[in-house]
Amino acid sequence: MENWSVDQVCNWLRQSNLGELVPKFREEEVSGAALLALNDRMVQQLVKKIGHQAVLMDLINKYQQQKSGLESLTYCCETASPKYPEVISGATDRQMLHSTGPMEQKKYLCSTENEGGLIDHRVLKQKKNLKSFFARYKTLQWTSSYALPDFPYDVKCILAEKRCPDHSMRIRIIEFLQADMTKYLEGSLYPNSQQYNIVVNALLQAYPFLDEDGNGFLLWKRALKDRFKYVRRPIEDDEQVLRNKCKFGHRRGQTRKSCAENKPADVQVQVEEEPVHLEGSAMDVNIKWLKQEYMKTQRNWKEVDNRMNVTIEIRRKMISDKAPLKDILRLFPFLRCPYQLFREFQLLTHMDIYKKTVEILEIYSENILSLYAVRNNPINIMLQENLKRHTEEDILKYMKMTAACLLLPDVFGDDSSLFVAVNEEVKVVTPVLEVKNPFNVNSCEFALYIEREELVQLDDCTMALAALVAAFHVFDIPCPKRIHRTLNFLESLVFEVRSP
DNA sequence: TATTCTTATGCCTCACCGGT
DNA sequence: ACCGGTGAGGCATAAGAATA
Repeated sequence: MENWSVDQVCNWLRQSNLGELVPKFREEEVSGAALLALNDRMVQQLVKKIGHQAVLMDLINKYQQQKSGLESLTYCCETASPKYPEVISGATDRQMLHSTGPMEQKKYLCSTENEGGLIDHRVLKQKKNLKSFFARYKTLQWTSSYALPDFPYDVKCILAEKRCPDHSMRIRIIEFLQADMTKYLEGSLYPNSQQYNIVVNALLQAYPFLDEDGNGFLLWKRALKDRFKYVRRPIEDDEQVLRNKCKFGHRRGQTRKSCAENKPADVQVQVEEEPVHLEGSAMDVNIKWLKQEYMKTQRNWKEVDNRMNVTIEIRRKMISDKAPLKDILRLFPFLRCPYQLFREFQLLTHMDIYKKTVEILEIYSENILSLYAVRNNPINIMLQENLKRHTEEDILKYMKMTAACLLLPDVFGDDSSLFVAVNEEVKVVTPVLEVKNPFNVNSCEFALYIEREELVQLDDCTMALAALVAAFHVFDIPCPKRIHRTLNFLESLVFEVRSP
């Protein structure tokens, strides 16, 4: 970012949904270096809308945090760990730990990128060694060195005016403190009472007007605890949360109406864990093994294949019984891997969906792009602009295939929002692709969504298209009418119903 | 703009646990 | 046994988002 030209900054603004700011930034010749040097005052002069100011400051802060995270971790790794406590103290310590997030995430993204870019969030916990070291040190320092986080810009404005925040602003503050404490505690969602006290004290000392009626301490502490509770509530894969739910959540001898309703729910959870579809303990063992293997970073793929083969009947039964997708994925998380999704498709149809998709796009992309129906389509225009910037044949071919893939529904007069969401949020529940920056080789992202949840990230458009077609089959999801012709076309080629 | 739906919060009670 | 602290679930409701 430091070396960006004004044009690059403008592109970045557009990608960040801040396109409105481009003329002003161009006029003021804001380069990447200038962007990073902006302070609050400059931003206020440069950007009219408070919302845009907040977003911009947030993006810049995030970038700087990420950068400092990279630097401090590199530094840390280079210097001997035992020296660490002497090296850091107070704010430096805090900043350092604070910034481990993005770096750690980056490291984890790289190291767990397997089966074609799949990001397995469950392995995150196993990647915490360095973070844990910092966290232990942090916990030791907790009592003496907690400093309030740098609040988002809109919160800062309210606090600077010494105004008592309204409801939504209180929530923003609490939300931010909770996130900060969680980071501080290395992901733990159970601060102790002293830690709550320290944080609330720090808040009220810094902003005494937040304690307007003298009862602020208890209210803020309660709000913070409730926020943690709310965050913990839906968690199902954290040992400590589950242990506490078990310990406190189930009330013996409870007479309340709610309790009576609670008990069958508990039973149901158990049934889900050991579903009725399971026939015998052998299947149970296989499912357990698959779930455990999925948590690992180094997986035994041969054995995964074997065990997925022998459990296919259970999946088919669950799918035909219309079991919720999340239940199926909980038992068979490997269906989140592109390779396993394609394998499943192959087991069902004896067709190599990926290979077929590559062939289809290779054969048809030029034809699709030359059709009158898509000539003035924004995606085609975007493609033409991007083609000018590259000369390498492979990249040009890749871009054309990507564009052809994205334009397919338009070719058939279908509703493209049921097929792909380009640089926007997924809005439909049926399988759909989410694509970001499709023609930017370095920053393009492809993901398959079902029921508005990301199922799997994919390397490129071909893989994404294959995954989309496979998802309809594998999960037996009826094809929406308004995308019927496009999928029919693809399937007819995949199954070679008619010659291309 | 009014209404409906969803999400998140605040406060309550209950159960558990360690200290006295 | 009692007390204080804690976390969980429940429920009413505020706030925000989506829809007609």
